[in-house]
Amino acid sequence: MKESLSTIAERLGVSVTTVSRVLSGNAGKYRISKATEARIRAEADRCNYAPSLVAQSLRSRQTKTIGLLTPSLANPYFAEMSSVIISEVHRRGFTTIVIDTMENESNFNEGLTKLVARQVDGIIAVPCGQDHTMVDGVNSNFVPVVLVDRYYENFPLPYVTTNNYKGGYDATRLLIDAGHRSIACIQGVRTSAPNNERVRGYRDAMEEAGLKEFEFVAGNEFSIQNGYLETKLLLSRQLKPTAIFALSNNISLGVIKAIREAGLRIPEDLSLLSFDNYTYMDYMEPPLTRVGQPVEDMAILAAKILFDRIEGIAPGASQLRLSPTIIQGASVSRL
Amino acid sequence: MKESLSTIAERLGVSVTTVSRVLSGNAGKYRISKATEARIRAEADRCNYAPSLVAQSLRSRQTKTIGLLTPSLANPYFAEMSSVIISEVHRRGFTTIVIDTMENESNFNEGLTKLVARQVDGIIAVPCGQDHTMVDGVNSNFVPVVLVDRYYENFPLPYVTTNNYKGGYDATRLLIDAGHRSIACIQGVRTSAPNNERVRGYRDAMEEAGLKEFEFVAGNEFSIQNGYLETKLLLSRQLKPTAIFALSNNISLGVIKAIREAGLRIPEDLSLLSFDNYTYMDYMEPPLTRVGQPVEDMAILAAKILFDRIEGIAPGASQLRLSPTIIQGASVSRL
DNA sequence: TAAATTTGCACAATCGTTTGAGCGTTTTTT
DNA sequence: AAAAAACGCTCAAACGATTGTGCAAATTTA
Repeated sequence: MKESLSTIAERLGVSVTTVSRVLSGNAGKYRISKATEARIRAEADRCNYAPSLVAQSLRSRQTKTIGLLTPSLANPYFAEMSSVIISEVHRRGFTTIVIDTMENESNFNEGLTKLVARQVDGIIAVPCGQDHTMVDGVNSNFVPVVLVDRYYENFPLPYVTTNNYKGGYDATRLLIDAGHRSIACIQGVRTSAPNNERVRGYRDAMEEAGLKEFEFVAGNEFSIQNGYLETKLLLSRQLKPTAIFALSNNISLGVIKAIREAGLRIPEDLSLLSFDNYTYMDYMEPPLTRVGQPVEDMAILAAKILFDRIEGIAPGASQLRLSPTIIQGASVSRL
Repeated sequence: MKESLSTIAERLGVSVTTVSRVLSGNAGKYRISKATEARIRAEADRCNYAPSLVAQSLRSRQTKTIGLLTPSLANPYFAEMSSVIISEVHRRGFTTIVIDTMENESNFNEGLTKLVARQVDGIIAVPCGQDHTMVDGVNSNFVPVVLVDRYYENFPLPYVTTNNYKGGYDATRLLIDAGHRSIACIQGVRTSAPNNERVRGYRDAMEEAGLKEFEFVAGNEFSIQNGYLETKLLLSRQLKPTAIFALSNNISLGVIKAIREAGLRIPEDLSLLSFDNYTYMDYMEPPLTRVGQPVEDMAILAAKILFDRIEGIAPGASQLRLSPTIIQGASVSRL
């Protein structure tokens, strides 16, 4: 059923070595005669031979595989990122093993272990949690790791991320410039560096505008539910904000749901500015004004850095922040 | 750096065999003494040994890996499906290699070849194109394949799909019951069985209601662009439809774009009914009325059928159609 | 014609694991 | 005390590919 070098060698009455040398294109280098080469090639074609990547991997200690650890393929942000990474990996003749960590630190570490056991040649990861001992161990002892989106602050692991501070700052400025003063911010996971950078951008913009007293940050998850619940609380406060800055796509959906339930309209009664870009946001009611991350560029760069490391090329800078872009919708009103 | 059975064996002065038997839990079966077992376990723990899955795969002819061929992770429908499949595969202690075929038949076939070369234990695939010789060859000669979403008509490859005929029929009935007569249908890829079943459902419902003269089917791709262009054409015809039945999520986005450009409103001027369900559709303007496919169930079932085959359990029925569900939005008006 | 060179290929080890068979040594049985 | 059984472990082959070395036979050189 399955052909191997030895089945071909036997049928042709030559050695496995010779077959291997011909089929791996080293016939010339080892002085295999044209005649023998032709016979071997013909037979390999006929029986549709394909080398076993498993055996090659064992021998060469290279699996031609990279691992991708992502928090959730169900989130369009990560799905798009994964899609680009997979195609970049494919372009280089490698394949991708995808592990969905479900935003869970122990799943993440388990996934890392699994990838190491499979001897992948490199790993691209969106980390979960703040403990970097495991990833760092893998990166320095076994296989190169490059982080995307999230990273560990003040820690020398290569990463590619959005300039989240700028995103947070610019977004908040946009709201302030539109006349808003009471701007609430609903955040995601507090152990996430991007989240904290966004918050820092928000705070700096507020303080710069002398709006420190209006600062308000709540929430703890990048989920629809978190956005929903925090908005519910927000709307029951004495001092209602005139604008909400939601730090992710999912959070925004929750915010919208709560606002609608309260019978309020966006942006007439309350303005909303979201992080993350997604086609569907143009079709929403109203189309969302948002801070888009350069997902594609980030994915491409992460792949490039990883493959440079795999090939032993010392990368230049390897902690990169790419600028976000503000995309105008109609969810922010001028006061 | 990397530990192996032999490094441990050498340090302990025992044979590789013994170490292997202890660590694979066969110490008892092969009468290894408690003392030796303890020594080996301790040393393995100490040096953090993990067996090489590559070597195990070579020896056991099992890679504990399944391949997933999907047309596009950027499409939320397939992203969600992939997410569920990956987690089902993970649950069984396997990992998933994901290949994005970009809706391209030759990418699909190339992907198949690659998965076979990697000796995956099984494949879950959303096929592209109508030529099944390659997939069939793989399925009957190398590794079990299960199709999801799309399939080949009258061909004995196992698949799990939506009852697309019912989806098309029910959706069209819903429009007819709401008083629509001129209902246009914008389809996707014409070589796709699900597409054709949806169209058949549409046609049957139209004919049953005596609306054969209003039947109109156009389009050829599951893309935003196709939805957009076909709607542009549709709106320039003499007899404008009062409702559009779009056969996928992406097509619907294009339809909406074109309708908005024409300055028309949904559903006041034109009703829209979409195939596929997605959280974002609830937040759109207006929320879409749609035919939701049981994505999660399909994914779970496909995984189950595949693993049954891998374990040699003869599956019962293996060509399954699951019922779709209509989800009420506000994009269909009563005439 | 003998020596040197080139040609054409095969041997055997290796990657890390698994597994049937085997072989001394100790313990039990008779 | 001799035979049988149990114990505790090792040998070596195998999975499928790669690769340095080696060895005849054919060809060229001197």
